[in-house]
Amino acid sequence: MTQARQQMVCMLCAMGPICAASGAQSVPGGSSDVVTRTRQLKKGDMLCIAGAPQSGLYAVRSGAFKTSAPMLNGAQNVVDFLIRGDVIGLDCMSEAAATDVVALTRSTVCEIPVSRLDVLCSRSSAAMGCLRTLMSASIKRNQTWRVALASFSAAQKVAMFLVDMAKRSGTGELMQLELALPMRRSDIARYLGLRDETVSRALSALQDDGVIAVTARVVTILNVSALQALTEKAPDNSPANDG
Amino acid sequence: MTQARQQMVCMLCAMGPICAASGAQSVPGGSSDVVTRTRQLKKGDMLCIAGAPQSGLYAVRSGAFKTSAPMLNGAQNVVDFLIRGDVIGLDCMSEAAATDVVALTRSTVCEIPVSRLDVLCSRSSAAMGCLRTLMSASIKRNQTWRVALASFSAAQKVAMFLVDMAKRSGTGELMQLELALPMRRSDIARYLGLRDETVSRALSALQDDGVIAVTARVVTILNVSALQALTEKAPDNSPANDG
DNA sequence: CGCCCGGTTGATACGCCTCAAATCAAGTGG
DNA sequence: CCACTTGATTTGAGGCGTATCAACCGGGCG
Repeated sequence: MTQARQQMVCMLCAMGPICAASGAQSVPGGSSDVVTRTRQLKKGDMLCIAGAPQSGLYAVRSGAFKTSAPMLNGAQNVVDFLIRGDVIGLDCMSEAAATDVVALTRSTVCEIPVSRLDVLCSRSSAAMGCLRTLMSASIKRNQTWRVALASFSAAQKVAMFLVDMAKRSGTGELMQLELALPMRRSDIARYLGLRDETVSRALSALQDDGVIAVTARVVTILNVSALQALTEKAPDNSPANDG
Repeated sequence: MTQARQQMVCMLCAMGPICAASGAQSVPGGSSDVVTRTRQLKKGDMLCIAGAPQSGLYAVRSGAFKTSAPMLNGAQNVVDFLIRGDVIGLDCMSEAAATDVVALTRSTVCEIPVSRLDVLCSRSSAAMGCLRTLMSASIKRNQTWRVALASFSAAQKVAMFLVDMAKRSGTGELMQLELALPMRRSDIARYLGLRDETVSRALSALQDDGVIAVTARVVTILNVSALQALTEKAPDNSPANDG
């Protein structure tokens, strides 16, 4: 990997500012003091196992992961998808891993022990602020999804999923029009609290309406505003209350 | 408020360790360097308004709050309930408030500016770790609820809500058997992504089964294990997958 | 080729929402 | 203390949306 390529990857990473604060240099295979090493994973490899001791974060340099929570009856619920630039493990800092983390494709991650992070944050208020912003944003994102999953219809959930993935795949705004989804339909279904068939039907309906085009796991967004409109429409019309 | 009472309140607060690290003394009306002041709110008062500048956290000393997200069409979705000991604002540190925050009862809060927190965290690694643990726990809690709201049945959601409130009202384990819910049925419904009638029916069903006793807004848990069993049962029987 | 896996499509059942009305709780004024 | 109002909660009857069960399709692979 060239130095230029390396820098570009790190600029897109949520940990970028932290690595930069840590005397970051573009060293192939490890970009700063906070990153102890990088790991390569192939499709299906587990990065974390729920319940196992966990003492660090992972920044996704390439590839994609899904996190799933083993429920008490053995069923697996998909908790989140992590793609390039995302940070894994914010939900279990200084604790045992809360979820299983599985690579959906060949992937590479930067390993960041909490101990290194501690040292850096105590020295650099910028790094501390960055980490806090990262966690704060994660809380907000989780809340947004919680509300959506609780009250949206199946079609709205699927639309929101596509918009979310498209935004995150790009640089924040919805510019990515051709989405290569790394996960199966059943993963999307479990993430959204739906059945495989319902996800499939919702995608087909969006395709019939000319909003998207579906080819296996590649979804092309044809009508951005229509897709976003779906995510902004409320299923009910009840007024606000403040008792 | 006596000094002893004051200390007890702070011991139950999630911010307790942080305030303690900040040369905490039991000063009525403000317990440490990080708390600039306390605020009194009566039922219906707004503590925060979504979109308004927000530069701090609030620790709930007494009373209860609900946070609600104004959706783009004007509808209000209840995002969370905050009770004694909870911290408000973790989702919008150094940002505009993400949600409206309304007092459900007469309440008091400790105001903690981010600037004070910054100073403290840069001096005390214990405080930094405490804040991080707090945010990490919040992320995990949000994830748990997200999964539950996406895949649980109405009865399971209501059961989980009761168990969650009971645990949080007590000291962590489920010991609180008589719950005085500060919110209306419609708030619970919006929080769980259900209709008022469905919540009402679920509560009635639980009462008919002898699991709880309902008297207006007071719920008495008669059969703890039965209630918890509901929250652990999965609505489907699909096997785990790791592709 | 035959098999399995992921994905799509169709018919039916069930759960929750919807609309409507009854019941209950808490004020308010006579 | 009672008639009345207002808001919150409960209960009932019926429709819609999603789950369920089943069949079918296409691609990768032994």
